[in-house]
Formats: sequence, structure tokens, C-alpha cells
Amino acid sequence: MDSYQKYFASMSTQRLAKDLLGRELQYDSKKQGLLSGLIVETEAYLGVNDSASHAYNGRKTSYTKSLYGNPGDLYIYQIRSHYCFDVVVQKLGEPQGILIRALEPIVGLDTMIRNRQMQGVNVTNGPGKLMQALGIQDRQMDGLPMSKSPLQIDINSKTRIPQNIISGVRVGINTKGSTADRKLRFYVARNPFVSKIKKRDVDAEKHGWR
DNA sequence: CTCCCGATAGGCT
DNA sequence: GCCTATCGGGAGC
Repeated sequence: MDSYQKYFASMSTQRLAKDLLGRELQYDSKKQGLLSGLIVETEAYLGVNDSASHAYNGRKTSYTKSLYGNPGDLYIYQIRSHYCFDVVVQKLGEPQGILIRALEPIVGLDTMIRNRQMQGVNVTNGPGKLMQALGIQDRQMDGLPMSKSPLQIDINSKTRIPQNIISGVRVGINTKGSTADRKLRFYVARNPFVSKIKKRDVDAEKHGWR
């Protein structure tokens, strides 16, 4: 069992989703060099009993099978024409995951701007946007354990500590489901790179970090 | 700044 | 055909 498996099985999915805020997501692609950013927004998906989950009711197909892998595996999928990614969490057979929804760029901002053809917060303030910013536009890494993947999260240290964490209803899910109104979205309060937040909620000085 | 809507790819039944 | 955990532009405030 590698250190990612340990970490992503060490607490509940909700707690992990909060614990990832302020950690650094790094993508070491050979082509573009190192790209990285702070995780500022996540969502928890609670598996077979969660009507918003791709694994709802135990749904398991060749497309969603990575959700059933080991903690720390990558689940990369497409929605419309956009790619998104989850980290698989909890123990073997529990198809739960955490969607990484937004980043605050740290390393390689020029490359991300070029990949996105956009500037400012629009470079990484959404799950599809951050994947495009990183230059990931296929499912090649789907199912890879993070330990063997060029896409990794620094689980040994937190680069920044959120001043305050807001929880809310998840974005874009079927509102009729039984779990639709659960507050499983978590983000760094006042950070400008959080998706769909109002400008007046942004802290221009500290970006919501301690 | 907010709300609304059309475009878009791929897998499932 | 249907569904989906999105995005960006444009109208209207």
C-alpha cells in the first residue's frame, strides 16, 4: 500500500474533500514541463447511494470502472466536450470520489493561459477549465494510481491553509436526487479562482489564505 | 454582474 | 434517443 492509498483511505470522503483545499496539484508532463496550482474547490461524491454519483445504484461500466479502484486512483471522464477528474477515495470496492473543481495557478501560468486562450481567473476556475489549462484533453491517465501518474497531489504538506472553508450544494447535478441538497461542495472562502462565485466575495489581498 | 440558453462528445439502454 | 459532475456568449439589469 503506497502513501496515497493510505491518505485517501484515512478519513471520510467529506473530510478528505476539505483536507485537499490548500494542497498543491502538480502535473509533470514531459511536453510542457511542470504545471501546478493550489486546490481551492472540491466536491464529494458518495458512491452507490448518491444520486449524483456516476456509481449511483452500483452502476459499473467500462467507462466508470476506475471509480471502483484503489484510493488515490484517477478517474478521468468527459462531460459534454470537457474533461474532468476525480480522485478515488476509501477502501477497495467503495466507488466514492472527490471532484477537483478549481485551482489557483502556481507554476506554469504562461502555459496554462496559452492552453486556455483565456486570462485571469477564467484559466482554472472550473473542473473542465483546469483540465484544459493543464493540457489534459484525453482519458489516457484514467485509472492510474496517483503514485505512478504525472498528475499528483502533494499529500505531505499543505502549501496554504484556508482562512475559512465554505460548504454548499454541488454544482450542475440532478436536483431531483435524494442527495441533491446535501452540502458536499467545499471551497476556500474569498478565493477568486473558485467557480461561479460573485466578485464581491473575493478577497483581493489574501485570496482567502491564512 | 446575473441569468439563461445553445453547443458539444461519448457511452448507455 | 437518452443521459451526463460544463462552458461561454449575450441580453438585460
